[in-house]
Amino acid sequence: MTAMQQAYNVYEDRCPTRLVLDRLADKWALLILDRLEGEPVRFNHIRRDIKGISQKVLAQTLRKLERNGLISRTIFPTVPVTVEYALTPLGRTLTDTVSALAHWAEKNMDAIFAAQRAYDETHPV
Amino acid sequence: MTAMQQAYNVYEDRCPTRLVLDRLADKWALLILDRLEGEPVRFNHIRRDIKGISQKVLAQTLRKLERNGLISRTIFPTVPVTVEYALTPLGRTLTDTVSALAHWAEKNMDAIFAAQRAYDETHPV
DNA sequence: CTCCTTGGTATCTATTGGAAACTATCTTTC
DNA sequence: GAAAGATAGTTTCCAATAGATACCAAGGAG
Repeated sequence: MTAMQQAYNVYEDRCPTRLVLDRLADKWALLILDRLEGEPVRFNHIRRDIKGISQKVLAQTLRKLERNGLISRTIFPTVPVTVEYALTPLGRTLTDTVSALAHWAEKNMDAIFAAQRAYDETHPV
Repeated sequence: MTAMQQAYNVYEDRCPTRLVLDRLADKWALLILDRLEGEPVRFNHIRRDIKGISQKVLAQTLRKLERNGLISRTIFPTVPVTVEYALTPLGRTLTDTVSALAHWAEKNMDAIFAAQRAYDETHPV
């Protein structure tokens, strides 16, 4: 793509890619990004949809994704106030990969659970 | 693909896909999977390559990946003992997606760092 | 005898995650 | 007029996790 792509090494401690992975590779961020495909969604709507996420972690994760430019936050001065979250163009470039991961999990979970059972049988407590 | 694919909802609390994501969506697991593409690698070799990982977390994450059937662990009775980790066929089906994520991070980190700077300027402490 | 290697485990502390309660503002209900 | 309900969070507290460090056993090199 780029004429001169700098050769980053993901494994290096100070590699910027690592800084990006540190911030994005957690399950809540992935689930939220996946959920935001389609129309913008409100805070409590996401909270109700993604079962099991706490308000604190949702707020933290949304803030993190916003800070990294992947989602936008729009406040509507309704009563009560409405806040809509949506994917930015940058965020939209990531969702393909994210849903690929989700679909891989869905497709292979039987194999994974089988592996777990086999492991637990051969590795007693 | 499958004739009858059960309709799982990733956002549901008890969805098996969530259980899979819980186990695999962390940065160390992604880095290790990415590192294992190619030949099998020994414990301390991985540890030296992936800068900043502690022995404890490396051991834990390897055990987790092994339990989930993504990597294999082979012991060679050399002196000192040698332990080789390698991708299983199942693990190999995941590495495409994993490296897609790593490459996305590499490709877009400039945009991400720019977004961070912009956010920090408009959201003072 | 001492140091180095192998692949870990044990211990301790700092950070994070999750559950629940609380805030503030306005509308609707009783 | 008081209470409940919705909005989008913050605060507080406790449990779980992550990270740093030290330690273990077995043997080879010096």
